Amino acid sequence: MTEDAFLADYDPSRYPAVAVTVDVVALTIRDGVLHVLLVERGEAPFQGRWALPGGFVKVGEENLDQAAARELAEETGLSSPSRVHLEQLASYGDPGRDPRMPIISVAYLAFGPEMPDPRAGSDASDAAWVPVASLGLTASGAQPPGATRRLAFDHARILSDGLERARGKLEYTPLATAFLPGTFTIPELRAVYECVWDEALHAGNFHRKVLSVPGFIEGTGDTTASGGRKGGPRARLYRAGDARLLHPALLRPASEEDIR
Amino acid sequence: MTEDAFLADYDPSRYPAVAVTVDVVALTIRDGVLHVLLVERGEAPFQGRWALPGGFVKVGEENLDQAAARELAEETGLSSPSRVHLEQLASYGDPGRDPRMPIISVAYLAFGPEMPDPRAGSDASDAAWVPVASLGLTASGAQPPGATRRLAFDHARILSDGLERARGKLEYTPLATAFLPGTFTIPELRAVYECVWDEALHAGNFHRKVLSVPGFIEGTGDTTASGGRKGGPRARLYRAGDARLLHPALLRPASEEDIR
DNA sequence: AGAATAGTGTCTCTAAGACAGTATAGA
DNA sequence: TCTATACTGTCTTAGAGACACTATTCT
Repeated sequence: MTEDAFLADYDPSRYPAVAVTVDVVALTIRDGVLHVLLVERGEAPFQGRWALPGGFVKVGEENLDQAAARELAEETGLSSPSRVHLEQLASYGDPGRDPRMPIISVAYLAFGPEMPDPRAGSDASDAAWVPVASLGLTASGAQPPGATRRLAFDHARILSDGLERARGKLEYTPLATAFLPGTFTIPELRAVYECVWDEALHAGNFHRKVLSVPGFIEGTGDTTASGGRKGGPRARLYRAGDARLLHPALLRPASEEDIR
Repeated sequence: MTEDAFLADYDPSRYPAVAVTVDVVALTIRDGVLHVLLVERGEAPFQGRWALPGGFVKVGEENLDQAAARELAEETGLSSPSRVHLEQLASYGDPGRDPRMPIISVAYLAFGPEMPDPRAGSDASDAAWVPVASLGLTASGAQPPGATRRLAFDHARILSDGLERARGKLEYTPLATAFLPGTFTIPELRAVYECVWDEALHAGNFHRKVLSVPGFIEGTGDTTASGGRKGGPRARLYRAGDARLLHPALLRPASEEDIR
């Protein structure tokens, strides 16, 4: 049988089919605090609980990246080709993760500069940027039962994986700049690292270090119009450089527990 | 509407469905050369071309990890709970990647010690460990038209992504030991790094470095029964330690092209 | 004036890499 | 005996972190 004949004869219904969704872990920084975009579910299952924005992939029409970009744009109201970084995170397919039917979810991770408040989509009664710390996530991706906003499905686990990926990405890629506008100061860049890593960094050493990494940032020649809120000189302005990887990397101090 | 009522009323056919497969990039080292497990396709499409082992997920019965372990076991004939490392790689869902119908493929990456020759599965006319270098993959995941074994679907891209992931994993995790039997020598461990990274390493410095990383390897007190093939003293034997991450990491020398 | 901050200088310590050297095995 | 190899010693250099210090801005 030729391949053409085979295709003409083909019956897709012979194969098991599943619904596939994309879910987006969209992170941004507001007022120096890491936030994630969540939607409040207006329908069962998990009605009234909060979930990652997402939806069904338009099979045959779009690829996974496009589906994720579409979902993110629908929730944030942002036009897609903005300065947002979007990358695939992982896929989740445990039986029973959705009580309705088997669903495979391809999760994406997005970083963006401070964005406007989202508008609620069709299937969400509300949508908001929520401080990640307010969700009380544990390292294993669990969420205590008493949390004010409890996440639906296995989204606490997905968010936890996304946060861990984000922390790692800041070490060896210049993606911290994706959280900032087109020009920024080194103290602003340091604030990104501090709130994603949740660790205080030494200002002087950080300053010297980011300048020493080739292609990380490049100066614009300008400075901020005024000093900081509590005083201090005007800071020089920088934009993102052309490096795709940081070398040497900015490693966060590893604790003994992380290693074993 | 209560959640129970909703579920009773639910009609899954309202949602778009896709077939979901798992494909496994299984790597091992034979005679000092990195090999990947491939199957020759016995059916259209891509009949006679080589592909990564994989198959449809048994929806509702197994999760993605279990599906990948099952497919790998079916192809290699190995019982699952062996010393093989298996982790999710990424998902691929471009429209048209399978000419029959839309298919989302969740790719997995496996490392294992030298394994027996595979047996052909039901839908494969042949299966074999193939030297990765013989496929002529380019960095972008393309394959030259004149290659002796041309890969089906987008499997050249998936394999390329898997190789890049493997190279990175050796830097900051102790997974190089997954390519070796339960006890091994430091020169054997070095050979793993050299053939995955495709770079010669300095024997003396490598030796000192792996011993200095806490929890990477631990001595057994024994040595090999005889020296090397071309002479030299007996090497001490080690087993994998309890570290999950290497700190400090074993970084491969970064070239300027990788960074920009 | 006082406090906070941007940015630089300097010192110490760790770790990577280059290289040399010794001991032990096979041919 | 000759060669290859396991393993160790030593030197140099890069880079991370601690600390100090100056200059600039806000209150």
